[in-house]
Amino acid sequence: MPDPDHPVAFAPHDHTRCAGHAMARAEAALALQGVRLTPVRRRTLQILLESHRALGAYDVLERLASDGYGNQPPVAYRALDFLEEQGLVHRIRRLNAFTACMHPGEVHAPAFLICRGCHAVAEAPAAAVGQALEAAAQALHFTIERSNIEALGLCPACAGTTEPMVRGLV
Amino acid sequence: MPDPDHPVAFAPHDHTRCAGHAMARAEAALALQGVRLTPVRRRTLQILLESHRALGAYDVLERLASDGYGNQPPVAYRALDFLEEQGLVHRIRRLNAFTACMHPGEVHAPAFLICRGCHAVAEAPAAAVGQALEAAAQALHFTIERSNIEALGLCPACAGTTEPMVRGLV
DNA sequence: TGTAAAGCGTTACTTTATAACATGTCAATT
DNA sequence: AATTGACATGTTATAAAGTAACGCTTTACA
Repeated sequence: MPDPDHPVAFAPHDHTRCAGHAMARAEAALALQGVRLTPVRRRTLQILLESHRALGAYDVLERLASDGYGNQPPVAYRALDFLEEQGLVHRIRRLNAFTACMHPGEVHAPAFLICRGCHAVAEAPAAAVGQALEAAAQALHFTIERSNIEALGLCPACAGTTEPMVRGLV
Repeated sequence: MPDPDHPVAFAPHDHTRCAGHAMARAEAALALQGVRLTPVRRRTLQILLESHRALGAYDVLERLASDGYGNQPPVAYRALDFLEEQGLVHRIRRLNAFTACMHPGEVHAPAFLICRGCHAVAEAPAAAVGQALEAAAQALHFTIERSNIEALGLCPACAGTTEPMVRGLV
């Protein structure tokens, strides 16, 4: 039973609702922290919420600039870094890119599944992965502070076709 | 019971033996594949084997250049990319850097533990992590081709001191 | 020994990211 | 309402990381 507020990136869903829900949760999370969702930050988050893909800082910057915000790299990096610190955006290291968090405000240990066909990025629930990683670290008496777990491969749609389904997927 | 051929990066060990073993295994693995360990490639691997740290491509390049090899970025990237394809070097995406594989020729699903104190990088056995990740992907019908699992934190030595123990650790 | 493939060195360039500083905005206090 | 101090934004400039493309050299092997 799919939860309309937490759809999987790879599966068709009401994306307007999906993005709206994420934005609402993000606003709530920021208010709770007593930090400000300024226009640049809000717009940055909106841009990332438009699709289940990861965007490079310069892609975001281009969008921001065309909306009348500053057009120098720090403008984008500052907004992205802020949102990442607040847990509203995840950095996909493999892609040097950023993607909106689909579970803002919730405790979660995400693993990212990156489709090399359509470039969709799904945030998979990965509590078990996190626990296994924690166990592996403990065996070496290592204290984990932050971690990134990413997998590259093919989403269900792209695995089934010769040509990847780049178009149409939010 | 510590295995002298597979020491943990964080623990003191006979590093000459550790590196020598890794180089020998690497040579065997390459011979098996019928590919060539040219002087630049060999030297690149040696450089990475000198310490349990990750080096940026430009750090490696500097070393190669001072040894009389070419001093342009592609020289380092080609050697590093080759070694990574052959499974002799791992790329640490969080650091934009490369580290020598400690288990060349063996099937292994490594997780990398990166100490932010001394910058040591340990390759933790993580079969369970890999399995959990595979399970999380299967739940979304995603096919994993490659993955990277990295954790940032403190190694046992650095966790126990105010000042990180940067010096002396191989 | 000719030749095709692989490797190396170089030039030039693109992409990604940050340091540093000036300007502007906001909200809490006098 | 004016002051102030912290936070946020815009800008210049530069650093760091990574790649495309070309020509020469070496190697494997027919």
